[in-house]
Amino acid sequence: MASPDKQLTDLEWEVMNHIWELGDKISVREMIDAYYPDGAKAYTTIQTVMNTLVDKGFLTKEKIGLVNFYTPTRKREQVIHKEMHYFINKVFRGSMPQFVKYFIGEESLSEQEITELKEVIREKEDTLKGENHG
Amino acid sequence: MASPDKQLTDLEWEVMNHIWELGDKISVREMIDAYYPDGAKAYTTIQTVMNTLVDKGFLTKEKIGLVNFYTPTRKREQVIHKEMHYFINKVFRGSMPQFVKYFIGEESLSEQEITELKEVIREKEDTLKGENHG
DNA sequence: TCCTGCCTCCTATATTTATAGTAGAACAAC
DNA sequence: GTTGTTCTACTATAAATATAGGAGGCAGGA
Repeated sequence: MASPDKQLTDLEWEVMNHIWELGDKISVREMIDAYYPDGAKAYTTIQTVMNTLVDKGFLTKEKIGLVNFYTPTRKREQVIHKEMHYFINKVFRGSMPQFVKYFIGEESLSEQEITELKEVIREKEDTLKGENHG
Repeated sequence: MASPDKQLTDLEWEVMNHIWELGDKISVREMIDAYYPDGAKAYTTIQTVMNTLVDKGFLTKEKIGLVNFYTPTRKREQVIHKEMHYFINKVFRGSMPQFVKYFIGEESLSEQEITELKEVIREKEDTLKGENHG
């Protein structure tokens, strides 16, 4: 029995990403149709995963008529934030600076990615300046 | 039986980080003395983990006299690189830009940190240019 | 030479994960 | 009102994980 507030597994992440994309009140059927129409996963597999996510507290389940509809309880950003820190704890023993340094320095970024990175930083800077000035 | 080239689990990461720090040819005893002197983990637990890491191909085991000494087969950076991409695949569906965007955008970076970030990127760019021209 | 301590190797167990099958309820259709 | 469809709820299984115990080997000291 999955207890609340546990880590998400790979497949659970996959499903959560799907449901965040699809929106609220999604049924297993809708999930399957949207993401596994070719039967890559059995209906009951996805169903099981979604119910596990309810147990873990990431989804709520609401029965409308005969069918269960699932809704996320947390924002994606919130969950990512936690996962990111979990990751950094595991791999970098909690050192965020080491993480950033590694990421930029050691990671083999393409020129394309570097360009995008610079762009994002520029936006971020603008945002910060905007906040400071008004 | 752990097959080669699999993901590292949390505990395996912990042990790998320890051994990268301690250096080559580390025995279970040395690991325990350095990191679990208070018996937080049983000797055999660490031993099992280290042998699993041999099975997975992250360590080699060399018996000197009666005792096994373990040595990493891969550089930390290399393993981190793979793990990072695995993470990005899982959480951001493989979108590095989305990852960066999230990271820069949501994570509360100070102006100071952003400046440093820009500096590292500038250096990185220079390195790339150097490589391309030489 | 026999005991003691340390170490390896093998084995064990509970839990989690990925994956899916089956039974049964209910509705829709004829 | 019997039949088929669709969904839920429950159950099942193999693999992986975290954790550790026990048997037995060897080395060094009494």
